[in-house]
Amino acid sequence: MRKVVERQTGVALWRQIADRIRLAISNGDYDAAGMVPPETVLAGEFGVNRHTVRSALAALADEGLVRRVQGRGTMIERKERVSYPISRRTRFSQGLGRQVKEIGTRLLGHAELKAFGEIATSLGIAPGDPVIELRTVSSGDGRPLSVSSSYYPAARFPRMAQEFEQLHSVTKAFAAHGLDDYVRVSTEIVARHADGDELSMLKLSAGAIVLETHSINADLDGKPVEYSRSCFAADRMKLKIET
Amino acid sequence: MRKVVERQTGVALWRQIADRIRLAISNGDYDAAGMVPPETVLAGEFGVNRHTVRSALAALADEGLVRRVQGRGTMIERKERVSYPISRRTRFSQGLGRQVKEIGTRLLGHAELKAFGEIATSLGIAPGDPVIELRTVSSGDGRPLSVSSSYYPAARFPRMAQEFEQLHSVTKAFAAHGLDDYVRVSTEIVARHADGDELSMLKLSAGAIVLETHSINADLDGKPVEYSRSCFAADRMKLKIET
DNA sequence: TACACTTGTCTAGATCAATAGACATTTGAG
DNA sequence: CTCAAATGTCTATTGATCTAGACAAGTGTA
Repeated sequence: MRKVVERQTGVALWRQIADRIRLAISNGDYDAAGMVPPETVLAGEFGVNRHTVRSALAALADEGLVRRVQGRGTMIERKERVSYPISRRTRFSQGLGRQVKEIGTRLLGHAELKAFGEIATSLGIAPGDPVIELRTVSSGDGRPLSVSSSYYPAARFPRMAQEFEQLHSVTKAFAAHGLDDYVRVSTEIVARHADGDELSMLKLSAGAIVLETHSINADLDGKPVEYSRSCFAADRMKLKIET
Repeated sequence: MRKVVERQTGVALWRQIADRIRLAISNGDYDAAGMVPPETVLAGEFGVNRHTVRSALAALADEGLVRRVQGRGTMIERKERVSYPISRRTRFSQGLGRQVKEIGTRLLGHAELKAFGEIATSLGIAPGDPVIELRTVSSGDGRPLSVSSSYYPAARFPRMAQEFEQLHSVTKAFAAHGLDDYVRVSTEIVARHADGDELSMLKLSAGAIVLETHSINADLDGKPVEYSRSCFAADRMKLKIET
């Protein structure tokens, strides 16, 4: 089967091929052998030189997705993307469940600032009203999965940063402010290339793709309590919507 | 503000910059002036040569997103991404609503084949059971937005292809088989670079990103009636999940 | 008109991406 | 052991990408 790659697109052939092989691995296309086809075969399928395939495989090996052994071939080390569920009851740590052994959310920083534009309208507050911003990075089994900036109305949740720092959980920090339950009301998703900051924070092999979500959580009366912008490493994660 | 771009990543600088400007436009960052900053300013912000910025703007002009006028500057022509809503009642044509004036879904082809792997498990049928495949491309105001392959159990919906060809609607084709209502039960989302076929069918400036969704629709008893794989042009669409 | 500012075009050189071919090294099977 | 098959390394060459600088041409304002 001939697999098409495009030239002169601003995306190097080796990166296109790396993306395709990564997808094929997570689709289980190579499960029978447990390894990626030989370089010469791949070069034939994609219609490129063997060295170009080697660059692609080097990138995948760098990500820890495959392991290359001289004389044997290229073995698949890790298959699945982590599936991040999005539902009315989305809670970050619960959703990943058994997919990763150990989950960590690290607070990068926090600030109090005035809300404008999308932040104010999403939270349903007046422009200029104070909000608490939390910037976090979350990882599973040591690999960073997402970076987020979350915003909370300062009038209602004044101690958000301190509570989160102590409790390491948004749900518990809400509870400390007397909010026992909340639901996800909307999530918007776009895909784009990662920028420099995201590359370093997510430890991505640069040029990678991120899934950016803008989400709103509200209390049971429908009043927004959190507006959040998250970037997920697209080649490690998929989003699963349950409706 | 210094905006970071990464070198030697397999993604050309002009493409990274085009992605960032496209995002800034759709975020409304340039709404005050209604135009993109001058090339020299952008070159300074991104830390690259003016010619590199010109390549990025040329790509955006090619997409019809901006219009460049010598002496004046680079005007923004089109801002918003089309927002595709995903909910329990997801219907393709209804959701786009007022965002596009004219919606078209064209049948590329259909086939009857045996279901295996993800198709069979998603539809809850035995491996080898027959399914009807419909391949379609959907566009809004003449611009292609998505390509899809959808699968239906042939035992229950034997005339799916013919009905769809006549009625131009999955919902109506279901109704013709006696199914009056159905709901979306799950949607999985990944992001990746488009392959050659997708580039030509979606008329993308090559190297672009697609959002790939795998979705399951079921009847009111919970029995799956459709399994669908869709690819959305990521720089023209966002997905909006309502929960 | 004169001028500042913007995009358009051209040339030249440096760096990166991809091709081509040759050969070494390791592994597993016979 | 021998050999086929796979990955590793090297050199050389071509084409794409990016930088650098200079100047042309169009737009709007004073």
